[in-house]
Amino acid sequence: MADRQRITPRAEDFNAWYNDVIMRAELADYSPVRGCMVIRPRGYRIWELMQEALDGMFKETGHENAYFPLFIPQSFLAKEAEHVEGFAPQTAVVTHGGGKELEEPLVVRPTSETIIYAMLSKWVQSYRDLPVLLNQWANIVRWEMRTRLFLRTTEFLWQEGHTAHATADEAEAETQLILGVYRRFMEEWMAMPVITGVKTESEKFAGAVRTYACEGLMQDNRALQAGTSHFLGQNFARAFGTQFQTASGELDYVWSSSWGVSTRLVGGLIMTHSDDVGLVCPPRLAPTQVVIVPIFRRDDERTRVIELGNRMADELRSDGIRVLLDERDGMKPGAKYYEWESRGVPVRLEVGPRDVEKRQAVLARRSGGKAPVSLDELGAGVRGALDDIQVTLLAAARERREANTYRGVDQGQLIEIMEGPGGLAFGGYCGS
RNA sequence: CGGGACGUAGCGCAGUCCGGUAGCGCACCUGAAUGGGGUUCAGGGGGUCGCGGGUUCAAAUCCCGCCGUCCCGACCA
Repeated sequence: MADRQRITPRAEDFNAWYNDVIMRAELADYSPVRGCMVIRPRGYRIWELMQEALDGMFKETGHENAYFPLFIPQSFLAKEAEHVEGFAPQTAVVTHGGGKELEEPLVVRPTSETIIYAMLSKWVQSYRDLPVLLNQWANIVRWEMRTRLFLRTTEFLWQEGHTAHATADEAEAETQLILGVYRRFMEEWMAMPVITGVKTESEKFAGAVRTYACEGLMQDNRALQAGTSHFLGQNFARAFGTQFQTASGELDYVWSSSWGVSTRLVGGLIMTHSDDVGLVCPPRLAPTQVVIVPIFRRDDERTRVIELGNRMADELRSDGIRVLLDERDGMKPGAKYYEWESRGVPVRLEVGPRDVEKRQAVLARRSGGKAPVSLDELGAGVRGALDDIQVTLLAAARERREANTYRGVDQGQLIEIMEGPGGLAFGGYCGS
């Protein structure tokens, strides 16, 4: 056996395994810039699918997308005391532009509260202007000392929701509404069960009154902070003078929330499901859900098999399934199987001369098991398998969680756990 | 910023201790056969050995300096 590129087994070195899975599945690569990563098409597609699902959920709950600038005047950051203390040490600062030194340095946004509240101060006058329910998809920069692919990079992609309300209760309700949206997304789409709770004082967002978080369980039994939703009180409103006139004619500061999930979710996805063969991707977020591998010997067989493969692909595609026909020549079917498995494609359809005759295909699942499907029931069969895999992955992840196998590190990053098994200790994965 | 490992072909590595023609596997290109779980044979292309100095007849190899990467730690909204 040749020295085939091997994925380090999880049991041997979990971190090496994680990197190997990413490189092997071609999800991302290291960039020439320290701490920054290149997200390759296969990895970016997962993020796009996440975005699609989340964006729909945000819109269903009344939010609108907007976009605020990448640069923030350095003085903005300093207006909220806790905020500047938390973020100033990890900002990138632009001091020159157009060959000249800037009068005021510009911070590359580490988060957008400050610039958004500066704008809301202009836009909000009356209680009738509230609530404001905004979201933006953006990139941000935080100068981290140590980075890891997807989990913590200097620049990363995320969404940040920012809402302003007339009352504390409304803002609090919004904060928890989004926490629920996140939980639903993580469980229904990522098949990643999470525990929700309140972050400790030292772990909360700098400038928030209270931070809620979704924590996922990774296969090395460590928790991963997968999403946060912050109740900001009136902190930013006071700092930026975001006032409105109430129905009774008084002036008050708006109450607000902010919340975000990032490309770290892709890392969480990997660490939740993947195995020593490579990536395991829940069908709903799989860039390719079905790969069709043709098998043939002679040219005439090739013609017939490829033709059938194309028909199958067309049918599935029209059914909304993300399917790919692997026509590459000179590569044996077995080699293709291994490759697509390491890339996390949940379902494989094998089509050979025997199948053409029997009007069927052999459906193989990424996690094992093969069975023939009649062409007449192809769509239903594939759809059923995809749904089943999605459910099975969540159940398996739940089982690990219920087994309470969290690593016994008692750093207690969450206080007041809201759901899930109680009394769990959180050994922070990459902290917060 | 500390500790560890490393830097030789696109990728993974050997060669470094003990200086003497730059090698192996995978990948890639050409041709033929092969094809239901990682094909085989034959031929071929590809290298400032991280960078800069020094020692030497001769440096991937020894000495000095620098740069970079990964892992662990500190940091982590």
